[in-house]
Amino acid sequence: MSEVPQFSRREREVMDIVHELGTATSAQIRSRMSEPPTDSAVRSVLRILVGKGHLSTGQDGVRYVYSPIVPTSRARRSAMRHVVRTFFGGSVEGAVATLLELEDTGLTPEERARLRALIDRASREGR
Amino acid sequence: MSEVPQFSRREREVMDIVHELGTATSAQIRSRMSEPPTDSAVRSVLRILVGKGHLSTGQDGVRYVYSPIVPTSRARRSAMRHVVRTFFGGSVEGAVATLLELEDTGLTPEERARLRALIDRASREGR
DNA sequence: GCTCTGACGTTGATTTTTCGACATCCCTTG
DNA sequence: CAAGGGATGTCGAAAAATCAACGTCAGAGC
Repeated sequence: MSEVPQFSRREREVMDIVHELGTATSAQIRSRMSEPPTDSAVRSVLRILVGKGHLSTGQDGVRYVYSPIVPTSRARRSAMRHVVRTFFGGSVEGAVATLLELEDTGLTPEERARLRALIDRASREGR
Repeated sequence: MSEVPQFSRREREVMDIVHELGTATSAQIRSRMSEPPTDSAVRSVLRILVGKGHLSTGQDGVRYVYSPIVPTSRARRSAMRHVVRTFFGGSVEGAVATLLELEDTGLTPEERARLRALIDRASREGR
């Protein structure tokens, strides 16, 4: 059914950038790529991704803007699941622990409170 | 300085599998690849990864076993950071929230307790 | 010794990816 | 209208990745 998309190196790089920005122009994407190729090369990849159904195009004035077809909310979960399985042996606790130990978590007291609530809710709902 | 490795599609797939297993033989890796190519094709990729310094080889009896050069503990953090930036706008809270809302978090009461402690400590040290 | 089998490397062909020169289109401005 | 500039698509070449046929080597069992 849902074939896991098999992105090439550049395709993945572009997809990540688009997910990060939500919506992006060719120039924005290019400026964030590592060792940026020509502008036309970037748009070649973009057209391929549109063709494969991974990106959609919209108009923003004169320019095209590209956005992900799979909503970020879904891509998030999928990315997280993959990381948890690959690097944490499926342990959600391990993943959360690593997150909290990243240098610049920048957690505010409010966020901390919300996280506690989330943990409580997760336990109440039997997860 | 730390050059982000630019893995090709198959290279990434293999690296992920090796990280997941910790240590793996060519056959193990092949059996987990999507649309597995020939055995010799798999070992071609492996040799490339060894050459690039991403995998190391060891002997396990007759066979070779491959393991990651970058320790998983480090690769974890790096992968997490990437996901947080790409899909959560850098928000650790958002990432934790998604983790806790995955269907099968399988969190035990003990794990929840430890997570609470972690949150407290993170906020204390992160000010 | 001889063969069989499994593990591995070499090599070169095929396919995919990556890329940019160039043409086209559209808008703006003179 | 004509010229200029930016944004995009076409096309084919160059580079990289992917792959497997084949050859070598070592051990097991006969």
